[in-house]
Amino acid sequence: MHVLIVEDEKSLHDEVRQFLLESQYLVDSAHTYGEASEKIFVNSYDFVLLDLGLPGGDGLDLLREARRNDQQEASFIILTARGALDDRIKGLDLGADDYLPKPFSLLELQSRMQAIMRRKFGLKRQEITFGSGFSMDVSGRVLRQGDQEVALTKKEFDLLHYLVLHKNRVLTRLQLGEHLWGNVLEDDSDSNYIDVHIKNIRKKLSAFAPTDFLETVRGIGYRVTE
Amino acid sequence: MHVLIVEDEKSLHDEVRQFLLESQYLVDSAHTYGEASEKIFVNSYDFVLLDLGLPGGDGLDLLREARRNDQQEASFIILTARGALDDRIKGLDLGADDYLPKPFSLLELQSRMQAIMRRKFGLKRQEITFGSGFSMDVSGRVLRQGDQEVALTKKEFDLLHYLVLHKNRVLTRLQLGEHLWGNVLEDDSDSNYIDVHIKNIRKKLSAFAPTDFLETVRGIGYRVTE
DNA sequence: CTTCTACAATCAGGACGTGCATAGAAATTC
DNA sequence: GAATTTCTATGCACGTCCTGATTGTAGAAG
Repeated sequence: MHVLIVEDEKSLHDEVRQFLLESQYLVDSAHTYGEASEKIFVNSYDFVLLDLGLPGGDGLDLLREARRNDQQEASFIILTARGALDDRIKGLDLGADDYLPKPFSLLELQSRMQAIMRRKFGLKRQEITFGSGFSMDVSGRVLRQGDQEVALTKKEFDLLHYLVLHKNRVLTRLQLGEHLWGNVLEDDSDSNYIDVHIKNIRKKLSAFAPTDFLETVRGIGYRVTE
Repeated sequence: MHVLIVEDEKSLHDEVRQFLLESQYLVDSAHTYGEASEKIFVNSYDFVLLDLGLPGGDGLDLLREARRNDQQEASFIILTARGALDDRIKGLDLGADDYLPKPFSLLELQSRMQAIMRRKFGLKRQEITFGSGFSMDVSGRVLRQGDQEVALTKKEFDLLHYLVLHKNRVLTRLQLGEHLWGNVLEDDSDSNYIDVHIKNIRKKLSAFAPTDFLETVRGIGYRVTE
C-alpha cells in the first residue's frame, strides 16, 4: 500500500510517517501544495492523507484536481484542524473518502484506512508480478519465483518493491533515496549504497531467473521493465 | 471471542461490558448508529449485542447492512425494550441469531451466547491447524500436537493465536502490541517483551515438533507460514 | 578504431542494529 | 504469601547496511 502524506507541520508529519512505516505502508511525503500536486500527478497512491491548511494553495483544490483526472484511484482522507463543518461537507462532496479532525489518534487513522481498504478491495491479497515468474507478496513480505522463495533483506525488499511498483518508469537515485530513507540530505550523496543494494538484489535473483528486467539507465537511475 | 456492544444507555452498557470482560470476552463498544456501523465494518466480531432504540438510525438497518455484506460472520443478539412482537419477527427474519427482551439477566445473556456458540460450532470445535500437526482449539483455549496437549499461558496463547489467524502475513511488533495489549505507541518502546514471548512459545512447542513455521522476519516482525 | 572519461559494478572490512538468551524484578493469580 | 505469569534489563552473536577503494564499461570525442 502506497501512501502520500500531505502535511506541512513537521512534527505531525513525522509522527504519522513513522507510524505508517512501521505498519508496513510505503510512504511518500509532500510539505507544500506544489510538491503534493506534482507527486499525485506523477505517482499512483492508494491513499492520500491531505492536510487542508497548506502553504501554496487550498488542499481542496488538490482533491478536486485529482478527481477530475480520473486515472487517480487514491482514497483521500482529509486531515484538518479546522473544525468547520463546511470543509467537511465540501471535502466529502468533492469525493474524499473520509475526514479526520485533528487531533486524532494514530489508531483511529489506521482503522479508518483499514475500513476503506475493505470497502475497496475486500480481503483479496495483494500480489505484484514482474520479470520472469517473480511474484511479490507484500503483506507477507515474500518474494517468490515459481514456488521457490527468494530471501531478501529488508532494504533489498523495500527497494525492489518500490521499483516494481513504478514499473516502466526510471527512478533516480535521489528519488529512491528519498523514498527509502525519507531524508534527502541534498545531492551530496557521493555514496553508492543504492548501487550496492541493486547489485545484491541482482545477485540473489539471478540464482533463480534472468534479471534483465532490472535495468540500469546510465546517468539517471534504475528501471524495472515489464 | 470478540463482542461488540451497541447500546446507548450508559448504565446498561457498563453493566454488560463489565460482565463480559470478566467472562474473558474481548469487548468493544458503540453508542450511536454511526459508531456501530463503522466498527462492524472495520472489525470482525463473534457477537454483536444490538440495541434497537439507537440515536442516529434504526438498529435493524445495521443488521440488514451487515448481512448483505457477507463477510460478516458475527452472531447478532437483539436487545430491546420494545416488547413489540413486530420487531422480534423482523429481526429474526433479517438474520438475527437471538432476541433478548429488556430487562434481562446477565446470566440469561450468557447462556444465550453459549447456546449460539454451540449451534454455530456444533461439536466440531473451531480449530485452526498449522505447523507440523498443531491444532488450536480457540474456544477451549487449548493447543494440541497430535493428541498431546501443549500448555501455554494466556499471553502466549493469544500471541500465537493472532499470528496463526494471520497466517502468511508478517506482523510487526507494533501491530502485535496494539492488538494484544491495546498499546498506544508514543514511546518507541525499546522493550522486547514480544521477543521474549516468542522465544518461550518456541521453546514450549519445540518439545513436540519443529517450530520453523514460526519465522522471524528480520527488521520487521514475525510470521507464521503454512 | 582508439582513447578518454564519467559512470556503474564489484569487493571486502567494519560499524551498527537487531534478535536471542538468560536472569531476575514486578505483577498477577490462587 | 507462594507460585505462576508477565515484563524489564543486559550481554552477546550475528546479519545487515554503509563506506571507500578498485575494477569494469558504455558512449562520446578525437
